[in-house]
Amino acid sequence: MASKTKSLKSNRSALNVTGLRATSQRALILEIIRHGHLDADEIYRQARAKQPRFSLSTVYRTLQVLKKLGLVEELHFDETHHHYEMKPSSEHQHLVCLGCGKVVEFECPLSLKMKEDIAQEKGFEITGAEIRMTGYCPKCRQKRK
Amino acid sequence: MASKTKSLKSNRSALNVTGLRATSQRALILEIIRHGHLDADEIYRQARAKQPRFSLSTVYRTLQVLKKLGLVEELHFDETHHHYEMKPSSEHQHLVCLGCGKVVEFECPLSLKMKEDIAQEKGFEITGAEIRMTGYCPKCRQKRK
DNA sequence: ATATGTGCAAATATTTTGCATTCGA
DNA sequence: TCGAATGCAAAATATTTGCACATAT
Repeated sequence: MASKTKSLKSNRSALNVTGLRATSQRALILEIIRHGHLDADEIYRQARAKQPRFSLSTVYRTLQVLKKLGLVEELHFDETHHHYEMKPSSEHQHLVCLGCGKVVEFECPLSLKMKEDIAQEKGFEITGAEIRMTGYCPKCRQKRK
Repeated sequence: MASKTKSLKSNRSALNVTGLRATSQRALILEIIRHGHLDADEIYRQARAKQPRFSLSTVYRTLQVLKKLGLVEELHFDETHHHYEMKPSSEHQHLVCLGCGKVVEFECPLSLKMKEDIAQEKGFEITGAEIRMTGYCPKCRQKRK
């Protein structure tokens, strides 16, 4: 719990740096998304477990704000809603199992070269690249046989 | 219009091959998505222009079916809804301009190697790779200066 | 003190489903 | 004919917004 307190504090100072008001709600959301690729509803449930009056609007509004600041990244899996994660210090991509839904992260050294190639070819300034692969994990491959 | 008729017919035979019933609605949807990355609502509006009683449920149901058959691909841009396109014969990826929303397609020769690398590394059977880059097109880069 | 942020409820947007009817094979 | 597909309306799911109140600076 000492560590919990500490990370809440560091979340608050992260917020201060951005010029945003460091509310308990924002600190809590930062704390929650530290732990994986969550969707809005999951974040909402975890937040309510700590602060019962936490509202879903706040979840969405906060995610928007944090996304704009670049602290949080919005992911688009094969579903009708979004997932969010902390902007990773080391860039990584996602591999989704179509059998069990598990999401695996992977490094993609090729993506840098890819971005350069495309920037060159199309005259764009590239700000981001999201790669989403789909397939079947070792377990589900077995089951499908 | 001769060509229109012809492509409707070819859509129907594409459907016949799959074992699905070749309804006018399905042929029309195939015809419509020939022309770009459209979302469900846009497809719906274009369909209704031709057949006023076309229903939105049919759009969604048909897209699901065609997706399952592999005739249509579902894309995930930075929005709360999906886009669809004909499964391209030559694989391509998407580059979205954050300024004007324009979507540019590009070839990605590296993606094959990427898939192989990841399959190897994670033990997955890879069925697809969707790459979405974001940035600013030449015009919007100017405006931002 | 005051502008920013939150909670709540209601609105909007997107997608899915049940069921009676229609239509293609 | 008859099972598959459609239209319509209603439900389910996801996200946004207006406004009164609370809170960080």
